Amino acid sequence: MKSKAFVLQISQRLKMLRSNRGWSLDATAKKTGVSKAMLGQIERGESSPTIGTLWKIASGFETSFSSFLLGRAEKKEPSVAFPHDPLMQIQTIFPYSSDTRMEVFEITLCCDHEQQSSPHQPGVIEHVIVQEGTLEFYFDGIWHALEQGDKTRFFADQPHAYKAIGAKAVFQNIIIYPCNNCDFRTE
Amino acid sequence: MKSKAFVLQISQRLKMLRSNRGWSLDATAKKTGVSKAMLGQIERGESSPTIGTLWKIASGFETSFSSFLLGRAEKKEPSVAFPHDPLMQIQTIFPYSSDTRMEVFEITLCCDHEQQSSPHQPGVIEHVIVQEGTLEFYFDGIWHALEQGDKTRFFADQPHAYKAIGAKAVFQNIIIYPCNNCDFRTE
DNA sequence: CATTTTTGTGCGTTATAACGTACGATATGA
DNA sequence: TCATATCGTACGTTATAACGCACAAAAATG
Repeated sequence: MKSKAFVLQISQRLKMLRSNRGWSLDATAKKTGVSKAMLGQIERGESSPTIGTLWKIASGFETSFSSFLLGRAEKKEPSVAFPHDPLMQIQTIFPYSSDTRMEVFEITLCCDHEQQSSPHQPGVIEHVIVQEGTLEFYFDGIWHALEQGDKTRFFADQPHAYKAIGAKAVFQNIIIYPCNNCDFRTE
Repeated sequence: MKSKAFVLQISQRLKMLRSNRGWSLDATAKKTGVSKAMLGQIERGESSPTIGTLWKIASGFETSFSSFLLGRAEKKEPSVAFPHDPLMQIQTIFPYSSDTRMEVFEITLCCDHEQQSSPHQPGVIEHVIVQEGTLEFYFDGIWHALEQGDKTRFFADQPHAYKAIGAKAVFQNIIIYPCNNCDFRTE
């Protein structure tokens, strides 16, 4: 079951928090109000704590409840697949995560290389920050020139393209996907 | 605000999820694998569920675990107000927008200047990308050293701070605010 | 209406989270 | 060396989370 991986996650998180601060189980018990026996069991993955006790633990460490949920696995991770291209290097800064619905790339274009991009799904918003060189950027039917430090924002559910003007252009690409978690009545 | 308010939060969240989808306790029990008696007690705030069962419930609803932990929707537009400080320059790359729930800053710290930041609302996630110099970055109770090109991601509903190590440090700060409109009925 | 189905809650039992304490291990000091 | 902490784990007890079942009220069906 997945819940097994979950208690393991919390176990590791607690162990790291405690070792980082050099707290003993006794000290942690005093700080959090949770008995040291229970803390030990949670660290060893022998217990699945109540949200109440997990709250006490997070409060005692003066950290957030949600920090215990880092790296949880979720389904339907949209990943943007880019074709292999020696003239275009793409570095993933932050991969897509369902809790942010965002992904960040750093894209390097060379030698007047032009990169076409087909429209994304409706509601997707792209951000471009030019970090080096000069970039030409096509959307809304025309080409826009962007110098270093320039930035722009546009709805990506339309055809758009990037093109380096000089020998090299580097820009950051932040993509925000719409929240489709909204509830629907099943009937 | 203690764990008392927390179980109330989960209670309301579960009630809303279930009513939105028109599921009965029996149907929910089948979907989640949690007995309907337990589901009823959780809805009435009479029980503080285990993280294992909360995980089952979230999975049954095909929603995220953290969606149970986010605070109620506040209509306040998140705007980060920084005091004028000659040792810290903040440039707004992309201001907050409600359609992306994101804002981007470029922050320049000088001369070992330290910038404290109080916890944000639950669910806020910050991203840091070091662009120049060396940055020390405090969260989870310890200082983390980040070199140029390093990046990190953390839940911002906890105390955190930035500090430049050398004469100057520049980093990009991407802040994502949680989507409170989805799955939440504010009435 | 009466009857069947559905929905939520109450009850008794079991599983286990949580506690307090005691014990063996590893240090640290006189 | 013996003593004295300190640390983590093991054990017995208590509190409660979680289950299955039965029941009463409401809805739906005839």
